[in-house]
Amino acid sequence: MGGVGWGGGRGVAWGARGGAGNVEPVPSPVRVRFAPSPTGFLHVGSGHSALANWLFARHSGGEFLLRIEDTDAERDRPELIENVLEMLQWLGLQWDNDPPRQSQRRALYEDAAAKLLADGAVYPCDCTGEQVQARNKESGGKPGYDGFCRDRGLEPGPGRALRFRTPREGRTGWTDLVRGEVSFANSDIEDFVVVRGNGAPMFLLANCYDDADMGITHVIRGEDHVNSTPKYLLLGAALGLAAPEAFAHMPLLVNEGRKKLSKRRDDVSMADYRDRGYLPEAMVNYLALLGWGPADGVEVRPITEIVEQYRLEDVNAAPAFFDQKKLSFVNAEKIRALSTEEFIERATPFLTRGEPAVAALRSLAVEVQERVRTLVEVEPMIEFLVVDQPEVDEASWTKAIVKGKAVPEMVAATIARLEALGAEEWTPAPIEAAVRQAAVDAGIVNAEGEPQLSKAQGPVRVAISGRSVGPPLWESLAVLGRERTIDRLRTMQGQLP
RNA sequence: GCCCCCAUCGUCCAGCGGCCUAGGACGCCUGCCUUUCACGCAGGUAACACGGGUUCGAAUCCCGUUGGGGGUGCCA
Repeated sequence: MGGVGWGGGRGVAWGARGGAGNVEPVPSPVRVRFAPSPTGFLHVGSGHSALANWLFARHSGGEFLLRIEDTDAERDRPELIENVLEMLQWLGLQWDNDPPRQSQRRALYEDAAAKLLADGAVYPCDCTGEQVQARNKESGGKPGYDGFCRDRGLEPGPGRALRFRTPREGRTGWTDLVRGEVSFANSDIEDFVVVRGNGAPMFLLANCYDDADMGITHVIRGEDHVNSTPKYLLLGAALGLAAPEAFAHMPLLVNEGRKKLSKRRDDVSMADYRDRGYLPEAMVNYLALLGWGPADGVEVRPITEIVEQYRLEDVNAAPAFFDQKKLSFVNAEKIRALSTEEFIERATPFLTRGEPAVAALRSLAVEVQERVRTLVEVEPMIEFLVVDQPEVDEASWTKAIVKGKAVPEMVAATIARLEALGAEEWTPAPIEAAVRQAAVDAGIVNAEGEPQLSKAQGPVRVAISGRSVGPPLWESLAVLGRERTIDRLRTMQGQLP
């Protein structure tokens, strides 16, 4: 396999590079990198790749480095770098370096390009895309560069790109931790552009150069990079750089249509998930489960255990569907695993109604905590405690009032029974007893004369909260208070059909 | 078109030649618990794409077919 002859980097520390005759191989610690380009907000797919790098590094006691690949001045939005870093931080994927920016290392790439030119590894090309396309169409419609300028002996200059002189024979391959041995026939690889006509170095050059410069031992990235890997390898060899020990091309995350997740169609913004009340530990745990599973089958678990168990060799190569339903499940599990105090703390940023809402949550935290799947679901559950009069939603009204049994009787009886309670009796147990009595008063009973609470409580719940579902009723009434409860029941009484 | 990769329940993962009448998780359905909802508990639903080999024996190995994905930029 492989006709590249570029395996010198295997197991060799990068510190040894450059020194003449310095061939003492030193076992290399693992060094991986996540190299986002700031052309968009961090999305779940990049998060998946970043996580794989981080897990691999932490598992093996190596380093997780960051590098900003901002070589495309046209598309880069520098302000997005902050978003990417913020999201990684949010996810808890702490990096171990001060991330270099490729836009500030251009001179290095230019030197490398000059060396390639001097060696004849690249050649100037002045073909436009249209010209190449036209020639391809004429000669049979094969896409890709046809090598037109390969032997024209053009001098480098403005407007002339530098193309890599790809070998016509042999194969280029590598060991992929996820996919096994992968290789491409060199003849299938076109003479790709290394430096643009405007002199700007391209992704492959900067990427390959920096990986070597940073001493990256394992390149872990998405499957969409598989095809560019032989180019990376060929380029690196031409530059005399040592190759990474191995690559790992992670499965792509796909949507219901089994297409690569896209910013346009799919919910992919990491920040959006955060803002919709997903916990970072849930996101990380779920992302780890895409393409991989722990040997013992325990899916929802602390990140430390995932770090222990995670192995790239166990990662599946097939694309994985990003299932929001399962993400929600994991999120709910993580929420329930929180201490009550922590739950309150982490839900607080999602409360838009200020201190009263926080106080309301505090009073019903235990009940709310086991009922929400995301943090944004918290406020609707306690909102009735902070508004003057709850808004009744259509579905609840229909369910509890329109279709309810003996509603007017129940409301009236509840008011009467509740009013009979003394102020010191306004606690869950006496309230329950009172409502039970009210149900009996209203005739909402079963064959044995027992109150049918599931039916009886509907109107009461809607009256005080506007909704037919919510935290347990007795506790809710207790927190709402005697006055407000009776007041809302009276209001409802006036609105009954 | 060409190149590369992939192929077990709807979804995610387990299975790496016999322990598989294929296991777990999500989802969905049923029941129990129960003051709604949720939790919890007990069940159920549902898959080895197809065809050839190899082998005493294949979900597991090989080949082909089909299907899916990715790439095919002077983007990264």
